[in-house]
Amino acid sequence: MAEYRQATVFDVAKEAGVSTATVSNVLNRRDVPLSEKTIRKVEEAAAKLGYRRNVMAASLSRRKTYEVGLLLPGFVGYYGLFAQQMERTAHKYGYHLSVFSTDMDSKVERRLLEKLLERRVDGLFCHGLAMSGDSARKVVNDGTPILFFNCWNELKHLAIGTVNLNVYQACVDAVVHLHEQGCRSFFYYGNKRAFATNEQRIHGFREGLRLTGGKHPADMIDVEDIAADDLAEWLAERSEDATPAGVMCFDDWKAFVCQNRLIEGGYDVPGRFKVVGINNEFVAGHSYPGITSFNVPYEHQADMSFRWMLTHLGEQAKLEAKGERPFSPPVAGGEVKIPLTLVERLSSR
DNA sequence: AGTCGGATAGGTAATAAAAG
DNA sequence: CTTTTATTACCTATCCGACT
Repeated sequence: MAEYRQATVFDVAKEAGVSTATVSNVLNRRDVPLSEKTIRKVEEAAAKLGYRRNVMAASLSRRKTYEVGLLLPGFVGYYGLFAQQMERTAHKYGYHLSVFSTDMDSKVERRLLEKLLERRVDGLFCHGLAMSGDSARKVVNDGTPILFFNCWNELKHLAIGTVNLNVYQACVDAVVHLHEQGCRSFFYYGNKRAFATNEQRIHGFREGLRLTGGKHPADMIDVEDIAADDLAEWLAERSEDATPAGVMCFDDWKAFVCQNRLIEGGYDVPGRFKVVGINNEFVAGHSYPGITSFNVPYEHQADMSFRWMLTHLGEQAKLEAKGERPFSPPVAGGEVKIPLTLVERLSSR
């Protein structure tokens, strides 16, 4: 009884009556000169045997895995959608992507990181909240390049680059937009557990207030400090009936909660309060009133991140040979800011 | 010049051999 | 018998030499 195993280049070579070197050349090195006859023979043999490339052996041979890791805090909302896009982008560039979520637990983070390094990933993409400084330093010292996204702390100096959503500017724009829509008092409904990403929003909120005159009443609340049940009353007490108040929320889910609570409390949205979220998630477009939000260009952010990484890995020549447009990375260690675009809906009109 | 193949590297685990 | 050391299997990509 023959043992069942997948066909190798050796089997294909025997079937086609050529050497393994020729098989390899036909299958993945079309730049070396080969006769049509040989190509046909090898392709027919490979098809007949159901040959499938062994990427482990290939990685061993070329000392490069064409695998990259993506480390996220979790999979909810933006994270999951970004992961989905990164998977597509990785495949587009001929890479395999391993995605892990740390759940903001440093023990989990270290274990998952070790798994990725065991697999000899060529590079790592890390969310600013998903990785500690010690881990980042260790990885970089071991020679695995890291690219951060949505990272606003000093860690980014360890990376080959940082690709950040410009949530700061989005928040500036949010306040300006609310002001243009007639709001004369402003609130930020934040989430301090999100650390730096929350800080960015606060800075943007303050800058927005400054740009709109700096005289309007403004306050901040945090989801940690106030029960949703009390939210509407809290906001009502601190704003006036005469002019609408603007509430800029940490994200669309916070905006969803906020808006529902206001309506539940008998306050008109957008008449009495105008609500803005961030990320333009499903809930923003499908609640009523629709929630004004900021759209995330996932594909752009993923593509920018990948191209930057590939350039660092010395792969840009191969890409340009395949007809990809040239890519010039920003200054080493620099930061790219990806703009978010305002999506106006009924909640702020 | 145009094609093709032999030999080898590459990192680890399983197996074999040798030493204790 | 136990522990250490040496060899081999795994499979592919690539360099360089050989052949027409």
